[in-house]
Amino acid sequence: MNVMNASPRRKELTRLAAQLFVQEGFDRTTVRMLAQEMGIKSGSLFHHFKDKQEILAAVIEEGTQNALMIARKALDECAAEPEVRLRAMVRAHLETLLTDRNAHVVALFEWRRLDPAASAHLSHLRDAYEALWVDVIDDALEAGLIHGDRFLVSRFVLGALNWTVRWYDPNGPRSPDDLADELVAMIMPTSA
Amino acid sequence: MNVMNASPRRKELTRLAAQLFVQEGFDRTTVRMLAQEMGIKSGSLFHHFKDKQEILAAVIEEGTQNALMIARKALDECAAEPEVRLRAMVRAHLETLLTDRNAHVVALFEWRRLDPAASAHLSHLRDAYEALWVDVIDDALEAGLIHGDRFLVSRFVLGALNWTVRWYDPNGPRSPDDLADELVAMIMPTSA
DNA sequence: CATTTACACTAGCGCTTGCTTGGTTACTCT
DNA sequence: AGAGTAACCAAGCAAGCGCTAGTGTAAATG
Repeated sequence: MNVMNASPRRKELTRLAAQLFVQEGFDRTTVRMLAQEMGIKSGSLFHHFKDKQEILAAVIEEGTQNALMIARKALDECAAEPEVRLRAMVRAHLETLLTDRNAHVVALFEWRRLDPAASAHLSHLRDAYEALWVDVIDDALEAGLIHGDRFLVSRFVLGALNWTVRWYDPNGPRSPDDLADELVAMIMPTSA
Repeated sequence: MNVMNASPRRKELTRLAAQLFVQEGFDRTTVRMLAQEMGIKSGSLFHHFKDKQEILAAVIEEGTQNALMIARKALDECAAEPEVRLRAMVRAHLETLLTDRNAHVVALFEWRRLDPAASAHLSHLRDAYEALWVDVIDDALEAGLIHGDRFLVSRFVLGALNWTVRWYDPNGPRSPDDLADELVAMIMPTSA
């Protein structure tokens, strides 16, 4: 069995699994469904993954790693003004969320299905990502761009953003960047 | 079997089911677990509910009915100023969400598990509730309290509110009304 | 008093689940 | 050519699943 390696085959399988997990939910997705989607038999699945849990962990890890990378890159590449950074962070969040959508929907809504070990490991990744947000929000508050309780503001903003996966239509007229601008405008009094 | 009645026993069972559905998720909650929580054997469960699906539908219906009632009452009882109504609606939403929490978490995160018939029936209830929101948001926009795309604004606000069930701690220092005020302040430029 | 109704029980059927076992194929590297 | 390995398959096990059938019993109803 392929322990913890990142073979291209395994990556592709992870992508397919993410799609099925979104479509059906983790619990309703059987190993037989996963195998069929991958074009193999259910027994062969366990050559690539130790068990079903590990597939879930792989999907979530993949998505969270990506989010972290994109957000860091976006922040590195932009100016130091709090407003620019805030907008960049919102854009980066939506970009990841809506392009790598399957993995993120799984991360958001199936996190509880992780066993404690995997959850502990992945929590660090998620914390690292949220730390970026805390920084950006704090700077924006200090600069007077937005106001309010830092904890509540960041929760509200992340909630509004994460919820987009429930209604956003990528074939509709609005781009992810449109959403980002609209949200920033909504919470920034100076935009009037 | 007790078809569609609303006996007090059934109401209590629905409440217990909601709790278990939140704890374990609908799919992982077995009829045997439900029965044990209710103090009966699994076979007896089907005297009260036609099948497992009907329990889910009962939980969601119960929660949505409550939300609709509370919101209507709140709007009826408050003044006509758009700002007052917006604040009242946000408060009502959070109040329902966080007191009748189990039912709403199920409604928000297990809706997809409903079979088409139940989903169609309950969609009307949810649409009635969302219509209240559309009204309030439209009035607030027209009065210049907030600005932006009416569709996006309402989605963002509802997203921020609904996401609270993922982090809000009822034993913490903040009351639901605190959250409501903070959110309204966040999106209303005039509050500075 | 006889009958119905509400609610619970026992027992288990038929099926699906995640996962294992033991073996085969195809390809690479020496 | 021979060894090693990654990828797969057929077959099936043990456990758990939703749900049904048939029965018992105490309270309400005629």
